[in-house]
This record gives sequence, structure tokens and C-alpha cells, in this order.
Amino acid sequence: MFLDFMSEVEALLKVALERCGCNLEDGANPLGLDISPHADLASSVAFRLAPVLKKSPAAIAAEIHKALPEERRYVDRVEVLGPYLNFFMNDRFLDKVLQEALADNAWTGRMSEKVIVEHTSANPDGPLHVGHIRNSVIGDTLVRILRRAGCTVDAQYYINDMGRQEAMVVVGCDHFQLDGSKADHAVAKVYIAANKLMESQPGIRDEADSVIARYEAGDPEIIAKIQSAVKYAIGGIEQTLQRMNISHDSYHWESEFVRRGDVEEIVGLLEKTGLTEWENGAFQLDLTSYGFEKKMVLKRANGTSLYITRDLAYHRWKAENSDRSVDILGADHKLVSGQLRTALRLLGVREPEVVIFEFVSLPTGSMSTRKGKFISADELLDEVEKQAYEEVKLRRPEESEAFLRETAAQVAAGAVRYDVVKVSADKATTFDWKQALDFEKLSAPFIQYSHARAASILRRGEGEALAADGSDIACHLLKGDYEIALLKKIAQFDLVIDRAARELKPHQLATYARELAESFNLFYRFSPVLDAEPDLRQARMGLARAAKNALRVTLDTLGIAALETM
RNA sequence: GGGCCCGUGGCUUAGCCAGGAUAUAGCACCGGGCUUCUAACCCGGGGGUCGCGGGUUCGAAUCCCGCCGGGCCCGCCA
Repeated sequence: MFLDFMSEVEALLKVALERCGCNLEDGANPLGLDISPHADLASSVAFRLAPVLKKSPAAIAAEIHKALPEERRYVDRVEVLGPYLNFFMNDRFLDKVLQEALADNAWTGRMSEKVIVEHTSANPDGPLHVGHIRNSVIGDTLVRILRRAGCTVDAQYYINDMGRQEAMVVVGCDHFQLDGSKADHAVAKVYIAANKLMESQPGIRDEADSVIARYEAGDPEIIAKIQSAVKYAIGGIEQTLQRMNISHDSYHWESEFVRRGDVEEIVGLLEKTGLTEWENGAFQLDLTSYGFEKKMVLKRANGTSLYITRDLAYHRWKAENSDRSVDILGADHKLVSGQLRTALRLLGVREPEVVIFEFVSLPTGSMSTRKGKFISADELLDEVEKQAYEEVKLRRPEESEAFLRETAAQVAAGAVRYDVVKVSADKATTFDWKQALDFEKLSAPFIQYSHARAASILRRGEGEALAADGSDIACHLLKGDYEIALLKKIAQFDLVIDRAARELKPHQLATYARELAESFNLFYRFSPVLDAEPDLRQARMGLARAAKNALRVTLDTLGIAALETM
């Protein structure tokens, strides 16, 4: 949709510039194209040409304007306003937007890469907390955006089963009893208790070391213990993710890569780079010439492998099995991720694209599973759901208990997801209950509500059937400001998805969702549908359906339920 | 000490990578709108030296340099 219009503008400008004998500078966006309040698409290219042509930008803009080709498909008029060239869409384009939105033909992009997105990958030592879910929500939203853009996506969870954390869980299970609480919470309790016990009994540390060594050596008893503990915790984590409409397509255990020999192979290949050395019995990679101060330890003095080495093997596997591979990581992993990418480069392996999100802290400081200092995702969801239940009950007292619960659950999941995804990943945040429980405009319920309003209009107007392709709609009647603005906003969907998929910035879709809902609400407020004259009513019904489709798809891509009623 | 990220109205935040036309929204505050398609909505108002200082440019919230403030990291943990 919008991308078609934009391509045409680009083509027109290129022809005009050629006719004027102008050469384009290189770089991104050489035509200076931008969505602007003054036009559907504005170009500031005249400014850039001014120093070269030694003429005023306004004169250049006028010249380019004269040289624009006359044959056009979706571009209506082009206005020169001082130095700016303002392009406007024609009716044919807006009609096309309506038809495609009605037919649900407009929502999938043309990308076709196979993408692996690794997200969440939290240690199976306890429940997800409000920091982890920033990872999960950003990751899952990117998975959905990439799929929407046309990619085939495999969402992966990398399970850390060989680390010290998991060994401590096993030690914890040896000393304490898992109680009857939700699996991941029960695991956290023994994990925290074991860490506490270690403060008074240093022997606990040796027990953990022994677990690590025996696991890597393939001791069947330890394998059984770790695998059962991991599966138990992951089961609980999955339940939490499911509450937020998040799931993974595949799981990979780091031990896979050790047992298959990949890790040994990677160590061998790195040795061939000539940058490795033995120091104090440990095998290390010297990356100082690549700007890394500290050496990267590949193997402990006792011969066991480290997280980073296993991660190298995993990333090599991901690179071999995808066109793009994306990691979602907290800011604390920045350095190690840089080392990993450098090491991969040395091995000639394609590097992952890394999305770093800054920290989520509590008003009292940063979170720690080990110290038991965190607000769990379950706790957050429970609280938000409770609040949502009250809100729904207040508005729909006549509805069944099942309806209230289901609606509250979906409103809560949406509210939590939107609250996380609306902020750009590189902003550090402090968790705030008040904000989490706010269901007003800058929130998922606002957008879900717009969708429910559209659904309500369509339900009430059910009588008249619309052709699926909208061919029976009198498009020329949809020329009010709010109607046009809504159509234009619907049209931007493909642009937003394309950019978000390229730049891996899911918050752009959150912003778009709010704008789309606002555009619909204005249409709703000022353009009555059911009370309009028959032809107009029919046309507005069509627009309401198109908007509903756009809202549904946008919400779906954000992983938020598009409720028919709320 | 070094590296990376952030700093936009009282609070939260978009825009910054690809410099352009009155700087985006929400919360809070003030005022208005439900006999009318769901008011989780809509309309209007006040409130901003875009951290500070230099520079580049016809033009800087956006690019460069310096400083200040905050976050994260600098483990034979992950």
C-alpha cells in the first residue's frame, strides 16, 4: 500500500532530476522523503541540490516540479511550497487501500528470509520477572513482525543447562524439598535457599562444581537430575509466557552442542587463528587487538567449557540454518555479545543481529533471582488481571463470569505487552505499578476498545452484506477529512512493518497502533455509520470493516487479542 | 579508570541512525461533551532554554567535540 505510493514518488523524482541534469548524492534517503503534516509524502531534495546548482532551493523545487512526468498511477497532485515538494495520493490509491484492507490482502510483506529469533532464554532457575518479560515481549513481537513482513521465523529458546545456576538448582534440590507451588516458583525457592546456605557452608560451592563437571562428563545420574529440574522449571516458565500469548517453536540445550562435539570443534578452529594461549591452565582467546581489554576464556583450568564457548557453537549452528539470526539480550550482555560476534567473525561465521534492551529496575534497585529480589511476571499478570476484571465487570455487569474472566485475561495480557513494547528498547526503565495498571489512551485496552467499537458497528449493521472485495462500495462518498485520514493511516501499515522488520524496532508498531486507533476513534465520533443515508451508510460500513481488519492485524502482530466486545 | 547506552513540559515518552516547514503522545492539572453506532471515548486550555558549552551547516532535538548527570558492563558466572 503505502510502499507502492512511495515507490512511485521516488520514480517520479528520479526522472525529474535526470531531466534537470541533477545527480543524486549517495546515502540513505537521498531524495529527502518524509511523511509530513503538510503532505502525504514530502521531499526536501531541493535543499540538497542548492549548493551544487548554485540556485535557491525554491527555484530548484519549481524546476523539478515542472520536470515531473505526467503519467501517474497513485500520485495525485504535487505542490511546490517554497523549497518543498509535496506529494498527495489520488482517489484511485485510496480506493485500492480500501479494497485491499477489506479483502485482507494488504497485510503480508514481500520478505522471504528464514529468520531465527532467540528470545527469553532465561535460566531455568526460577520464574520470569518483570525484567525478563521485556526480553520475551520484544522478542515475540519481533517474531510476529517478521512473519508479517513475509519471513519464515523460528522462535528459539536457548536453555542454559550447563551453567553454575542450574548446578545450584540441583544442589538446592538435594538439600531442600520442592514445595507445591507453581514449578518455576518452587525451583526459585530451592535455588535461593542453596545460595543462602552457601554463605555459611562453603562446601556447597564444591558440590556445584562437582555437578558441573559430572554433567559435562556425561554422568547419567546428574544428567537425569539436571534434565528433570530444567524441564520442571521451563514448564512453569512456559505457562507464564502462554498467559502473554508467547510461545517458542523450538528449544536448544547448550549441552547438545557439547555432546555433539561442536564445542570442541569451535575451540580447535579458534586455535588455528593463532590468537589463543594457555594461561594459568585455562585456554584463552586474545581479542585485545579487536578492542577487548580482557581475554576471553574458552576453557576452564579443570577442562570444562564455559557459556561463551557453548554459545559460539550455538550461534554457528544458527548462522548455518538461517538467512538472518536475531538475539534479544539485556544490556548486561552487551560486552560478551560483542566478544562473541568478534570471535564468530574470526571463524568466518555470519554474526547475529543483536537487539539490546536496557535494564528494568525496581524503585528499590536492580532485580536478582539469586537474592529473591524481583517482581515475578505471574505476580504482575495476576495484579493487572484483577484490575482488568473490575473494569470489565463495571462496564458489562450483565455478562457471564466466563466472559468477564476471559476478557480480563486478554486485557491484562495486552496491557502488560503494550506497556513493555511501547518504549524504545534503549531506554532504561523503572517498573511502576501505577503505569502498569493504567488502561487509558497509551495502552492496549485503548486499541482493543477501538476494535470492539468497530465490531459493534458491524454487528448492528449485519443486515447488509458487503462484497468481500468491496467492489460494491461507493468509494467517492468517503471523502470526509476523518475518513480520508483513517484510510491513509491504514495504508501506512506496510511501511511500518517493513521498517520495524528491517530495523528490529517493535516499538514503532506500538506507536502506529495508537495512531490507527486514534484515527478510527475520530471517524467513529464524527462520521456516524448506522444513521447515515443508505449509500453513505454502506460506504462507511465498508470503511469500518477495513479499519477493523487493520486494527485486528495490528493487534495480532503485537500479540494482543482483538476482542469483539469488551 | 575504560567501554556502551540514555538525558525532550511536574512525571513517562515519539522523533535522532538517513539534519529541513508550527517538537509527538500519554499521565497529572483546568474547562466542555453520554435521550445519539460501547464515554476503556472525544473536544478545548495552560505547561518545553529538546542536560550544559562549543563546532559544522543556508538550517541542529537530530551530525561532530568537550563537560555534567543517570543506567549497564569490565568473573576460569550466565
